[in-house]
Amino acid sequence: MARINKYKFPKTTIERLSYYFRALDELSKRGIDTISSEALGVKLNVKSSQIRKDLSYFGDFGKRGMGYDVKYLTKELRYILGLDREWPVIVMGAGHFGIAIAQYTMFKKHGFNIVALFDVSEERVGKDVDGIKILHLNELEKFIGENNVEIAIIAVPPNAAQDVTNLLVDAGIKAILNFAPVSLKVEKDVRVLSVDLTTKLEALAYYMSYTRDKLWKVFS
Amino acid sequence: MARINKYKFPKTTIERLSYYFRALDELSKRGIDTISSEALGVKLNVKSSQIRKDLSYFGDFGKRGMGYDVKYLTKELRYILGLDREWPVIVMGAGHFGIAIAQYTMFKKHGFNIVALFDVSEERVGKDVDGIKILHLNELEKFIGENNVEIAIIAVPPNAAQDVTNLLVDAGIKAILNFAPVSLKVEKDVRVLSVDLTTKLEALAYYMSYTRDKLWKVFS
DNA sequence: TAGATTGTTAATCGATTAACAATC
DNA sequence: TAGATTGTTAATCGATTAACAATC
Repeated sequence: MARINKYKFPKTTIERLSYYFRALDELSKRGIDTISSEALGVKLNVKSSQIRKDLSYFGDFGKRGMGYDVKYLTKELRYILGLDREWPVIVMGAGHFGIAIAQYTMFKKHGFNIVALFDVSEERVGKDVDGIKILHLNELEKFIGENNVEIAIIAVPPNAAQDVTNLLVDAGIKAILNFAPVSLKVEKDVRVLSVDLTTKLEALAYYMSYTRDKLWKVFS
Repeated sequence: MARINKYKFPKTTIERLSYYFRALDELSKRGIDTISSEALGVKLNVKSSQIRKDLSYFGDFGKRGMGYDVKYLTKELRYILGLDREWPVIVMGAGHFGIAIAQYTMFKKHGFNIVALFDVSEERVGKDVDGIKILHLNELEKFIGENNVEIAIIAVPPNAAQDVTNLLVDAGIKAILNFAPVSLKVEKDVRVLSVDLTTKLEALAYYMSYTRDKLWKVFS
């Protein structure tokens, strides 16, 4: 059983659990019912001790000598990750990126339902994307209240991102996935994860420059 | 001057340099010509010693007692990050996501030019997105060779990602930004950075579950 | 029982931060 | 010169990995 009240763990653990969950879910569908940390590690390119340690923060899920029951561990991970329910999610900004996110099928598959997009452009407001309405920003607070939305995705231009964030926080949003290339300031109990696409490309460009000029040792 | 042949540094340093660069570039445009690591740190929410350490891997850019010359440091960082040139980039997959990426204006602004999209769907091939052509996958090798493309972005469905990766590697691509939620295997000298959007949302869902049930200590 | 594999401890590795001598 | 701020060293903190006793 998932254990209560265990102590701190690395920030990277949760994202790995998400990987484990996906792999196990797939194994489960393929009819495989037991797997060792060693075998799972080979499949995912992760050390077996890493897997065992990550799991150990949440409970004892395996059987010594036997490995892990795939169905059981999948169920426990689903619970731990909060995927045993559906999450309504809103997208701020109905530009190309916001629309692509609204249409991203993987999200729905994992229980994240995009329930509305928000924008301020006359042109966009009122339209819909695969049945998801584009609403005006001034309907935000009402919508969040009525639909119990706790998670928002920000896909607006950088200069609007902080303002939109403030509106979200005031309206009661608890978690934000931010795609705008700015570092957002929020109250203590709101969680923000930022994904900066340009920075990722720049890291690759750095690597290419390195290859080009043989100047620096790099990346581990 | 940017220093030659310094030793290993944390994997996180390059992404931070990218942040510093962006902030400095902006300061430079605002006409500010000197800044201390302390002031920059406050602005970016980073410790001043972190900034000085990150920079120290590449050279001595500051003046004791004075801080850093904004224009000069910007120029050096641009060089270090390989942003003193333009990079042709291709996008694999012309679905919603691939198209959104092709239209993402931030990329061009930082010197990354999307020069083509690739797909296999009859329906998509031949069309264009803001003047960027959608080509058939069988033109990949020829295109890469003729246009000296070294960076590719993967925006295809998960089950196609590894195959596409293999084609890219065979065609001579050196760096890949991967949006498919799978862990890609590549030859040693090809650099892959993966961004898994679902995993990010799942990390947020975990946090919300924690809030909901008060079960676990979390996130530092 | 013998073999396999867990969960956990301890060792290692890596990254951040504080502190300060060097120096503009 | 006196004050400010760098670049760097050393201390701290955090994450990964190896090793192994516990046990199925």
